[in-house]
Amino acid sequence: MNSIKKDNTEDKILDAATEVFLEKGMEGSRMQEIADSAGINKALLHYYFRNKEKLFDAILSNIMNIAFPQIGKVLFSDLPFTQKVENVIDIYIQLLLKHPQLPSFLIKEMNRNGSLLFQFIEKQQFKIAPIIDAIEAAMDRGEIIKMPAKHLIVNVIGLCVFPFAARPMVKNVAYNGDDKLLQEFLKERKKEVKAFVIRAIQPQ
Amino acid sequence: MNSIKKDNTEDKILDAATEVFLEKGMEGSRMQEIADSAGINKALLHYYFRNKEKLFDAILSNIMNIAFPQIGKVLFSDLPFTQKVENVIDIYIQLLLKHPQLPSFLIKEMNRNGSLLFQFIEKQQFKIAPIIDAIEAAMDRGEIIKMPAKHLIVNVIGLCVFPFAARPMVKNVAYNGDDKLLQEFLKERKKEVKAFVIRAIQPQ
DNA sequence: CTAAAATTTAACCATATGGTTAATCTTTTT
DNA sequence: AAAAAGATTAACCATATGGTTAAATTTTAG
Repeated sequence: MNSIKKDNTEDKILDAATEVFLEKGMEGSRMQEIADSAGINKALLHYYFRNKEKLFDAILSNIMNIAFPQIGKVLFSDLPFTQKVENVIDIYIQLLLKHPQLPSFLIKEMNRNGSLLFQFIEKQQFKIAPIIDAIEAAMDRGEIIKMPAKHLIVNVIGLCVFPFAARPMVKNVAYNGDDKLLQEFLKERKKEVKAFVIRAIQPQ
Repeated sequence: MNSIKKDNTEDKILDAATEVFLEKGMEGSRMQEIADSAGINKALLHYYFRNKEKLFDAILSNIMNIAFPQIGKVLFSDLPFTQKVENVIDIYIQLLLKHPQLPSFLIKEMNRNGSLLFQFIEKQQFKIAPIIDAIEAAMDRGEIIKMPAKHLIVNVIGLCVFPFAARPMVKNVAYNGDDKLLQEFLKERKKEVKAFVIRAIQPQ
């Protein structure tokens, strides 16, 4: 092959697997479908990745890198706290507009027995302590109203994530199955969530 | 049998199936496990319910009756709108404390291909239009700030539901796996969500 | 070019799972 | 009591699925 990036079979597998796993989760995905989707034979999957778990494991870091973007950067900048919150919401919802299946995948996976998800989070050494510290500092400075920091975090994430996790419900119940209207709604979330949160945390 | 309520096999099956399906979803549940859990033979399942789908279908109304309680009562009473919102949040989180698996089950199920969930919602004739009308009326009366009613609905439901759907994540990341602390956190949600929402919707 | 290494495939295997059947036991009806 | 209907079970079946193997093909190294 003379192409610089040789048509890497392993990458084709990883891409296909990421897509299938994201949509159907570990249990709902079939090795055959991943093989088909990658345009290869099923046995080749087991040649590159011994088994389904190993493949899923390999994929998971892909997905986690999508799901936990470097929000830290925003959070530990010099901006006023409310500005930071707005930026985090913007970034997060932008990400979810690009990968709408992410929330339902993660919820499915974290509720599955023997999920490897938390081993990954540990590996990534993700800690909330500094985030909580930053929030409490902003409260002490009077930039935002006082409330339990963990509830604030869960509120913001929930407001961003929930409508994507419950997409089919929103689509059906609120928009009679109209996909375009759903899409519009999800795009509006950035503006609406920001306004909602700011109103809820700004001092009187 | 001389007992008034004869030890109904069908009910034993329905109870066991509800429990198993709630925890593992349609795809994750095994007919064998349901049979074992009901203390009967697997073939007896197929005697009472021809197949897995029929059984799941029978169970689903159970679950939907849990999930969509008569919030309408609260919503169309005479109370001030903010009071109604507080009551809805109280009722909903109380319900979720009792059935914490509900959100992840519904999210799993609504994202599954060929889910029967929406046929049920249609059958129940659940409509949001009157809820939206009530919200917009309250806005017009100046009881709460103006914002798109659908976003408000999604916000309130999301704030209630999300931490239950993402329970394992909250437990692990926020509380190092401590179940008692998680439980405390979830109980606090009532108070915190109410305060958060009220601050976000009350006129200045 | 040739041999070894890497890649790819078709065919196969074991197991799990939803589902069926035919026989057995129990209850109800006559 | 006998017959009919209903409930329950063990054994079995077909299929799907994750996984393996051995052979064939292609690529790389000497």
